[in-house]
Amino acid sequence: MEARHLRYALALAEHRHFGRAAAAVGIAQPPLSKQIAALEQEIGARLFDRTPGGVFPTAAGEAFLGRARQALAEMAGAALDAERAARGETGRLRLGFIGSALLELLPPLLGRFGREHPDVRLQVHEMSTARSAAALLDGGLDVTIGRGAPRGPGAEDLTSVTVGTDRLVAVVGTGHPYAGQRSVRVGQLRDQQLIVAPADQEPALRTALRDLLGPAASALDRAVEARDVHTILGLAACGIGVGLAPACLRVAARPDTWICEVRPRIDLPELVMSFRAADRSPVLAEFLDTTRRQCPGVSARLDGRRRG
Amino acid sequence: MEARHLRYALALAEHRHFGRAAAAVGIAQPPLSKQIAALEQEIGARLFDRTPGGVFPTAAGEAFLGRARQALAEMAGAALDAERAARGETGRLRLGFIGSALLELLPPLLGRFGREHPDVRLQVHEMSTARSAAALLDGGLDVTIGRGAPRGPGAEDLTSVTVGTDRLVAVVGTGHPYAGQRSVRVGQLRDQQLIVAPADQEPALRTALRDLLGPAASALDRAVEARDVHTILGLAACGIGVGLAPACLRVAARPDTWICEVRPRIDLPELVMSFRAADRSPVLAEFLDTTRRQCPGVSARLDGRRRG
DNA sequence: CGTTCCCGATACCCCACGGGTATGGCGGCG
DNA sequence: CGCCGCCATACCCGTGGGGTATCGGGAACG
Repeated sequence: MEARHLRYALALAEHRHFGRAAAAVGIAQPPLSKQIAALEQEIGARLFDRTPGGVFPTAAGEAFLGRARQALAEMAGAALDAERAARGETGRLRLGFIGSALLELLPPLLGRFGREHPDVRLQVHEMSTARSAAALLDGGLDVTIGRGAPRGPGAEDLTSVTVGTDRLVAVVGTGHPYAGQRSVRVGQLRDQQLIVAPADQEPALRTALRDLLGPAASALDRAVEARDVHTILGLAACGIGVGLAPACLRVAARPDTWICEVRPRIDLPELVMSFRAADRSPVLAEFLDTTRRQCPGVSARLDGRRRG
Repeated sequence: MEARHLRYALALAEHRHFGRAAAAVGIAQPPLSKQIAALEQEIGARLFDRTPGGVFPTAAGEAFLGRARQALAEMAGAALDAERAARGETGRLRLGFIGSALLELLPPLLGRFGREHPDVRLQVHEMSTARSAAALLDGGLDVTIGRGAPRGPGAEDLTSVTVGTDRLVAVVGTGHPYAGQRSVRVGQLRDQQLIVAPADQEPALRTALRDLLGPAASALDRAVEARDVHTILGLAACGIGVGLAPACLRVAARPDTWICEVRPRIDLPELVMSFRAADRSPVLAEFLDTTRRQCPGVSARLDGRRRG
């Protein structure tokens, strides 16, 4: 049985007339008679009563036609769904990101993507750069936002683009001696209790800090580790010490904290978006496209990618 | 798009290999490649990724395959439903019957039919012979059981067969003078208050009574009319008068009533099953078949009917 | 680094079948 | 009784689905 038989039977049921039904499906009447006869032969039951008053479905015909309509609708739907999936209008995008991306980058980006792709299921997971890179490689995520491009085994299968840069700032509680200062010098950090992201979770950040803090780097060895910027802010507010974080945490500033620039200026590892280089998912392509339009300057580095 | 494309795509998704999928659907590998390519062309999207490691569905392919499975299942279901409907295994049977048929005829007949055709929706309506005949003619019923074959306009389009015969009995309350008598003579009914079915609802019954009661027929003109045997029984129990009903009402006898044979014996119009002669519904055919097997003696009169 | 193997795509051929035209059979209606 | 409308049958044709042979390319060996 072929879809053609269903289309013909439905047309016949609708027009109750072989000639008009044939015209409706764009063939002549004799072929329609043959096809209907073949269908009835295959089913093993008469589907239509040919009476002088017209052609009417039998009980078997009624039963058949109902499901035939469903079947054709499913076929049309299958094609439609495939098209939409191919255009990236439907599907799933699993995004892993570090918490600080929620401060400036993600709100406009995810908002725009969600508006432009309402039928894509967005699955977002806040996690460290290290964990998101691992999840990306084992297929658990489709795209990640972390600090610094992923390193280590498998990293060559990933493509990464910079989606943001940030300088380092220091955050202290309002009771801290540095509170009220516009800036603090790197050297002043040497004897402070530092609060930073965990070394194993944000390796690029830690490496950069160690390189850039100079003589103050030794303070990192006795630093308190906090998994996200809000915890760093909270601990700093407690007066425990000096938090080191990207400047974008200003948007999450609390009244019981004070934020100082660090002199000389220290540029942190870039905020990086990564995905599997071999991933031809249209949803991913759409997401990258939205990213390109949302983040000026990313365009050039993404344009080399072939669109699926 | 044809069903063939769906079958091929599903086979390819299952085997992840053009050669084996082609073998599975019984064709050679090159035609399968062509058909898949044509399908992808029509959809406008690549459905499968041909990698050295095997053939895998793309996101669009996954979306397509899910619905394709549904579509093929619907098609198979359509054929199956049609077959079952053609065999009379599914469908609907609307039966109109007079209340007295529930006493002896219908319990075993409907029980058997229900067991043998569990997926047929039985819609039963107790109604008078006159109303059921009208409903049969205007298509509101498929088969009726009444007393006496339908008469009047349209009756020639109906086929009727006798499915039971009954004699007349008289029913009285236990306080009535006749209570305790084995039988009552027709002549004794002349001066009694009779309780009978309405003349307009059971015309054959009334005509027969008028013909057969002889000199007692005049009592019919002042008879109390009751729509069903239970009402006749109840009114008789009240001592209002003498109920006249088919002998089968014995199975519904109440302790406060007494039933007398009528002498000489009066045979009532036969219990008749009717249906539209042009009705080729398989469910009806099955019902008639069950009736034939359930009611010995009906066979001969039904055997002339061509089965749908 | 060449050889071999495997797999999908391409090229080309054929015939089965879907669809066309012409016509027959038949019931309804004027 | 003859005409007409409608579906079935008969017969022909062209397309396209499916066949075989072969190519191209990537992976896995020695």
